[in-house]
Amino acid sequence: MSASRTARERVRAELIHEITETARRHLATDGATGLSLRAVARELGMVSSAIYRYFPSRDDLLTALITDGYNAVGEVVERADAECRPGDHGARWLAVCRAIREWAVAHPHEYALIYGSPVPGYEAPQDTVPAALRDTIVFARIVTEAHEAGELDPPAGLPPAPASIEADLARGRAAVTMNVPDDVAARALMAWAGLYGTVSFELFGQFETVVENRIGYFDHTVTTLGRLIGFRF
Amino acid sequence: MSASRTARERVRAELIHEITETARRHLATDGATGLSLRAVARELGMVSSAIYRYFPSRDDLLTALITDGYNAVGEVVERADAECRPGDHGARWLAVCRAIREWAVAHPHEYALIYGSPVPGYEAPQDTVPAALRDTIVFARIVTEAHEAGELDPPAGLPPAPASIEADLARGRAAVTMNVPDDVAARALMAWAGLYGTVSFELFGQFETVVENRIGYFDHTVTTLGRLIGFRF
DNA sequence: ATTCGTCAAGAGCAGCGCTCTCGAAACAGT
DNA sequence: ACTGTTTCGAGAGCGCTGCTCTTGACGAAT
Repeated sequence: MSASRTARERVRAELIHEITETARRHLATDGATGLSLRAVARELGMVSSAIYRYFPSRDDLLTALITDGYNAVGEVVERADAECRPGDHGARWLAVCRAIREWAVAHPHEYALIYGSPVPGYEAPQDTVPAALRDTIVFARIVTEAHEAGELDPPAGLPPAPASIEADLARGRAAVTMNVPDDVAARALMAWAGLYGTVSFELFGQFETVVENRIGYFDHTVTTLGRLIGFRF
Repeated sequence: MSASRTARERVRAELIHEITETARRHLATDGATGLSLRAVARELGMVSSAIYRYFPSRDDLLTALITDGYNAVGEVVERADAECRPGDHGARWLAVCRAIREWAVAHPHEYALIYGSPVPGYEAPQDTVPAALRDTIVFARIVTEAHEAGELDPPAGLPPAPASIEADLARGRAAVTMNVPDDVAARALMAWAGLYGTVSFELFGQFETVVENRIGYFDHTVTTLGRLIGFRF
C-alpha cells in the first residue's frame, strides 16, 4: 500500500484505459467482429501477447466495452432527464427516448454490441447487469413519479395484465424500483421494448427504402408509446 | 441446352444446396461468427478452395443463408395465417405473432442473422428484399382486410400521424400493398417494430433475470399491440 | 481425336486468438 | 545495499481463418 506500489498500479490502470480507448475506436469503425487484439496492440506500439497481461481474452475486452457502452447510454439518459422540468413527465419520457436514439445513431457499432445479437457464445457476464440497468432505472423513475403524481392517463380499451405474468412484473419492478400497479408496469415494459425495437429497426436496416424521415417517425412512435403508458403531451 | 449440359448444371445445383444445408447446420450451432468455410468444406469431404467455385466469398454464403432465413419465417407466417378463419383478424394477428416468436426461439442464430446486428460491413444486398418482405406482406394483408371489413377499433386518445411522415407511410404502404389510412398504417408499423423488438429482447438476453413466463408476457404484449392497431379479441 | 470449359486439389499468403518461454525491470524484505 | 520475488514486454510458435493461384484431370463439343 506504499506510494511506489500504487505507482505501478497507476501505470497499469492507465494502460488498461489506453487499450479500451483504442479498442473502442476500432470498434466504432470496424464493428465488433473486426476488433482485433493484434491491431490494437500494434497501434499502441506493443506486441500482441502483452495485451494478455491486461485482458485474459478478446471476450474480456469486449465485455469491458459492453460495460462502458451501457454506462455511456445510461449517462446520456440521466443527463437528458435531468435537463427537463421534473413535473413534465411526458417531456421527460420524450427526452429520454430521443437521447437513446441519438446516442445509438452516433455510435451504431457500440449500440449493436450491447443491444444487437450477442456476439460469441453469448454468456453475458453478470457484472454488466448494474450498468445495463442505469437507463432503465431512469425510465422507471419517470413512470413511478408520473403515477404517484396522478398524471398517468392511459387510453381505455387496452387489455389488463393477466395474472400469469404477475410474478415477472413483480421481479421487474423490484429490479428497477418501479412502484406502480401491474397494468402500468406491463405497459411500461412493452413501451420499453418497443422503443428499442424501433431504434434497432432503424439501425439494422429494416427501415431501409421505407422510412426516410427517421426523426419524424421516431417522435411519432415514442409519443404513441408514451400515450400507451399514460403520459400526456 | 442439351440434356448432358443440364446434367452438369444439376449436379452443380445439388452441390450448392448441400453447401448451404451444411452451412445452415453450422450456423444453427455456432452462430454467424463461427461459420467457417473450411469447416463446411471439411464436412463435405472437399477442400476449402473448392467452395469458391460455388460461392465467391464467405459473405455470399451468408447472404444465401439470410435469404433462406427470410423465406423460412415468411413461409411460417403464411401458413400460420392460412390456418385461421379469414374473418377473425385478431386471431390472425395473434397467430402470426406467435409463429414468428416460435420460429425465432427455435432458430435463434438464424433469427440473429436476419434481425440482429448486421454482421460484416453491413451492406444488405438488394436481392434479399423480396424475401424480407414476405412476412410483412401477410401482416399488411391482415390489417388491410380488417380495415376494409370495418373491424378495426383502436383505442381513443392516441396521437394522429403527423403530416411530416405522410410520404414515408405512402412509401411503406406501396411496398407491401396496404391500403389503409395514415393513422392505421403508422400504428401498424409501430406494432410491427414492437413485435420484433420484443422477440429480440427475449432472444438477445435483455429479459434475462426479469421475465420468466416468456409466452405469457409475449401474448400480453402482442395482444396490446394488436389493440393498438384496432384488432378486437 | 482434339480443343475447351469446368472442376477438385494443393500450396501458400496474411491475418487471427492464444500460449509459452525468457530476460529485464520494478518491487519487497533484510 | 543486497537479495529474492513479482510483474512485464518481447518473441517464437501453434492451429485456425478467408482467400488466391497454379496444376492436373475429367467431360462435353467440335
